[in-house]
Amino acid sequence: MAETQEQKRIVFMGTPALAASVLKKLLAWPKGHVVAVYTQPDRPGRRGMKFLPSPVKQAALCAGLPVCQPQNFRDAAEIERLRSFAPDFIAVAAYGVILPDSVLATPAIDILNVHASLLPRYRGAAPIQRAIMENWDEGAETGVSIMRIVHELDAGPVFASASLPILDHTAASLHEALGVLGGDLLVSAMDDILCNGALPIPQDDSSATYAQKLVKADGDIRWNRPARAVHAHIRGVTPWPGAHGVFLFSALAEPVLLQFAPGTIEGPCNGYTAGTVRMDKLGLSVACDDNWYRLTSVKPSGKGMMPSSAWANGHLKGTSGVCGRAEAPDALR
RNA sequence: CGCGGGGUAGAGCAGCUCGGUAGCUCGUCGGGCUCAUAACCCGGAGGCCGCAGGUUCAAAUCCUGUCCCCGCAA
Repeated sequence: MAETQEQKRIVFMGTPALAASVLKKLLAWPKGHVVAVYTQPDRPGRRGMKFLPSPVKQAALCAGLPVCQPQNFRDAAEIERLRSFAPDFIAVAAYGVILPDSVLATPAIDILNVHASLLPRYRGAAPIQRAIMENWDEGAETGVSIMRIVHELDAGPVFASASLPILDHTAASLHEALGVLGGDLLVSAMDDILCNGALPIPQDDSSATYAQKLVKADGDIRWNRPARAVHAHIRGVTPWPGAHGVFLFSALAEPVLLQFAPGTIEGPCNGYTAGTVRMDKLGLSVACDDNWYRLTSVKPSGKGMMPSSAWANGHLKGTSGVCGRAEAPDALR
């Protein structure tokens, strides 16, 4: 290692996989070194419940960095500890903990956030998912922005942003892609600040939109919309909370709740009302407003994902053609 | 010891309450029909019923223990 005294001191804060990708880019940045990593506390719970350390914690431990996991920053001692790291930069990516003004004032140079949207659109908790769900036109894009953290949520001025076509991404795959892109963008933004004294551009608050956190009911799929919209909705809630539908098969007495993975759009479903379910050699298809939507794989509760033809073979026993209806599950809740 | 669901031919399921011949749909293999087929007809192969112990004349089924998978929190 060359002159460490010329390297800027960085405190990193983040939690999920996207943040871990950003952290890895940061570790490779020659002009700075990460002196501490903050991440959310490990989830409590025993055997059945998840309690794995966050992806960021795993990456940090792997790199031999000190890890802090405070519940919040309300305690003055917690602020003191942060100050003791004497950060030049604080870099934040999907940390999930509210940062009070005292934290924002801590770094010598700046406090930056990697946000997974093209700000000012999709401020808030679920920018990736909402961007996929709501933008189902051809050529839709989303992206990632580097901004200064200010008191108001996700409203700080923007240093840089980069866009990415949404294509056929699910929330999971786009999350991964944006993590890599966001890491590169963060590093180049920090270069710009150090070398060129780059200044951020204020957001246009009037065109801001907010991405509400997803809840279970966001996974309820309604079929009376164009197949492209249905497909986008399903991809946006995959893998969590997962796309769900209630199926009423004429061969079965009880309604069935199935989760399903993104499928494929087939030909027009002229004459069939939205929600009609059809069975053929390849499995199940549901009529949307315009086209048939093929469910390639489904997941009954208590089981894993399986081809929809497999599930149908076990439960519908060789029926074919129109065999039932699909509805949104909210009626059951 | 947080709660619940599940492990039965290659895949998906039934059978378990009330022990007594291993069943269904699909796939696969062979044969037939057909101009042809993912269609239809006939036939075959393929199972330590998760693992270990117990009860019994007899266990997929009842009892005990154990391993693995899936939900429940976000």
